[in-house]
Amino acid sequence: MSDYSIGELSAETGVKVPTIRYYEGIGLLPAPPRSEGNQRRYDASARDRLRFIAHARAMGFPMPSLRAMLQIAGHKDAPCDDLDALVRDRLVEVDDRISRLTALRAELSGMLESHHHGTVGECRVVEVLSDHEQCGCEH
Amino acid sequence: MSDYSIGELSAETGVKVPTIRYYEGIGLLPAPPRSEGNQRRYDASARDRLRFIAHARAMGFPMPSLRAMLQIAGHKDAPCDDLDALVRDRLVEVDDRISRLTALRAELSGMLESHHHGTVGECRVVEVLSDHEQCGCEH
DNA sequence: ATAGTTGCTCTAGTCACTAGAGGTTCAAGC
DNA sequence: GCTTGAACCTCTAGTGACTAGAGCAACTAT
Repeated sequence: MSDYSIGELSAETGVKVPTIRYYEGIGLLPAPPRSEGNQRRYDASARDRLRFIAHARAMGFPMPSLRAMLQIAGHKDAPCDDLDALVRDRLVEVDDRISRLTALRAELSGMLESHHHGTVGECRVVEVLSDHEQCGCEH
Repeated sequence: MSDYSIGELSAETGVKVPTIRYYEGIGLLPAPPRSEGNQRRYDASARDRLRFIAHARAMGFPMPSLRAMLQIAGHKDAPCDDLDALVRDRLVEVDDRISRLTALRAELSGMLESHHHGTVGECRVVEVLSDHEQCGCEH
């Protein structure tokens, strides 16, 4: 019953077919058994693993952390401090990114407010983009 | 006085030397005049343009918008509504990104809070990553 | 049985750079 | 003027994470 073709697995997980094959190629997914006619047949555990991958990627975990997490997730009886640490790292990154994006947001909306209907020559957008000093934030 | 070698331009703008040449190759920067010995010589306007590019990239503008902005910035007497529109688009993107990252942040910190020192087998991090339904947000 | 979809492998392309090879030119010190 | 070492030149190829296409095989529905 829980036996998927690659297309079904794709539909189930939202990961595109070529991407699934790519993941197999780089060793993120184990090579599944094949049908008589050499087509991939996946089971529920492959589906779960792919969901794990897809979700972690969607959350912005970089590929190396992902590999590490999969490794760790395989050892069901190990303590999960290491997993914890990866999540914590990612959390710090996300916080950082949020604050930088917030500064950027302020910069962009400031640009929009401070110039009303002039010409490009006298446009603050151009100025701000040309001169980093004016934007008052550091990227 | 305002006459730079590629290395000086790089130091001045923070854009790496090969990247400057790359930008020239893809037509983001005009090909500058050369010295007797065929080395690139940049002037202040090239420096400004590169700063514009670097800053816009740092702010996350995609390459196509960048090209459009450079185009527009070239027409000093045109109205800057188009430029405005690009900035506004980017602002919407940034807002969107911030809200998605904020949701992600909540998810990550929820993962950390809800599991204290078990083993990987019973770890919520693994569960949450495996099952998207549990995270209550959509990426 | 046949048509149409889905699957297979393999190669090559994408984007925005980055790295390296192999050679030339410049700037400084003697 | 000469030498040395850094900076420059072009060109090719590599990166990561996919994506697209060619050319062919297998599965599914009628």
